[in-house]
Amino acid sequence: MGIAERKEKQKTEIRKRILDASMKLFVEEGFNNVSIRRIADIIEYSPTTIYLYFKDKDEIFFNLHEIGFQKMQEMNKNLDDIKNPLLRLHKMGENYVHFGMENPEYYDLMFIQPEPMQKLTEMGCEWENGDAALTRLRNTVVECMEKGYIANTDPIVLSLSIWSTVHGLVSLATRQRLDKLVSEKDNVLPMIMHSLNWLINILDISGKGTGGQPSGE
Amino acid sequence: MGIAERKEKQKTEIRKRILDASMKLFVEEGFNNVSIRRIADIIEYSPTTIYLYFKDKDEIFFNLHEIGFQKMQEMNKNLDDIKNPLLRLHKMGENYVHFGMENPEYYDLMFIQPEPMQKLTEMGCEWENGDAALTRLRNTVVECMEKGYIANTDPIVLSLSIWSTVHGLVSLATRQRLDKLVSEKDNVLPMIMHSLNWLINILDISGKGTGGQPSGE
DNA sequence: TTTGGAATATTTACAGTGTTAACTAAATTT
DNA sequence: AAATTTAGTTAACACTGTAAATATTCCAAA
Repeated sequence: MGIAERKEKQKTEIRKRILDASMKLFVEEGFNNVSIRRIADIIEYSPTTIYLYFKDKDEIFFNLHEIGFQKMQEMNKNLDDIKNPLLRLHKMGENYVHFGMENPEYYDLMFIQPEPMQKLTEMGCEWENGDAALTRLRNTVVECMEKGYIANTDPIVLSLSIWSTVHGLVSLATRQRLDKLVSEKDNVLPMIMHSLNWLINILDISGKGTGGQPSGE
Repeated sequence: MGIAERKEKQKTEIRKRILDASMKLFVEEGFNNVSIRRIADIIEYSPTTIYLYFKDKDEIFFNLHEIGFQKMQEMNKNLDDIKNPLLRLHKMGENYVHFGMENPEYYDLMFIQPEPMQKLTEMGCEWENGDAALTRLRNTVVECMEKGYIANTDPIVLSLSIWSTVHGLVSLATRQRLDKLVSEKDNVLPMIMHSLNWLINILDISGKGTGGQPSGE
């Protein structure tokens, strides 16, 4: 069966080359300049060959969106050894913002572009990646409540609020909505971080900023 | 000079027809299905005629983005007779969310699509519409602080935080990121409103929800 | 070793896209 | 009436995603 195995390897190898080429184009020339023909140029196949590996263009974007979530989760490994859940929540926010600002293309596919969600509907699937990410956020929020770091409220609502705030910050920034409002371009990221700090501070029941002792104990 | 005037009228009349047709296509068939040729079909001119009235496609989108801001401001007229600035802030948030959810296409052009901002950079202009909107938000925030409804912090940072939260909510919803997470589709808007309520409540220094008496007086 | 069939890849084609250049016809000015 | 500006059209270029038909390569069985 070594031969079927090798074929399988080759197949996934080419799929990977297609995804790499797509991402390269996406990063270097923007969403609208990723074309099947240019992907084909890069991997040195004819354009239609791509359709042997992906049903259509949107399926390529869906796969890139999944890779984005993998990358994000890798980045979040630094959360494991933060015992204080409020500090961990803060770091989660920082990671999220940094990921979005440093990988605007992946971020786009994960949270802005409609294509990956369309594909999901088409396949009749749940959004597992988003679901898992939101669950991790909610778990942290719940832990914060249980340990008395933040006030008790509906964890779902609070998770959505937190997510919305950081998503709002990142997406306004990457879609150039802050450039023309914040005085200097260099000040956008610091500004966002101030906003994130505000969020964590207002959540912090101790009112002492992150790292403060839990109030109920 | 009546003749030059009539000509001017005709010119703006055709511009308006182009914008109307573009918006119609955008609303009914989505951003990617707005094509110069189909706009031309609707207004019953040849495709290239459109270039006599707009430099390129992006300029059309830029104009629609401006119309969106006009519509939003009209909607905000109901704020004028709210004296309590915190209640007004709450209503501003509600207006913003409703506007975005009911006019997702205008919202897209105003706060998500890159095209209008590109045009702005190209023209070397400021983002007057965004600037004005953010200023109105900041003024309300400042008034809330002055009258002791909310805690004193940097009004710029707080304005950005508030805007990010509501923008995050609306854009996650309109880009289908909440559909697959919130149990039923009908529950998305109520969920968003809960989140908005959470925001106003956490801002409210009295801790009594909107409408509570100002604490410092 | 040759043959047959499956897997893989390419060529061709269709129907669409934004935009430019060249051209025509009507309106206005001289 | 002639010249000139304005408004609009046709034709063309260089792209796009993708389906169908065709060609090539590969591997197993005869």
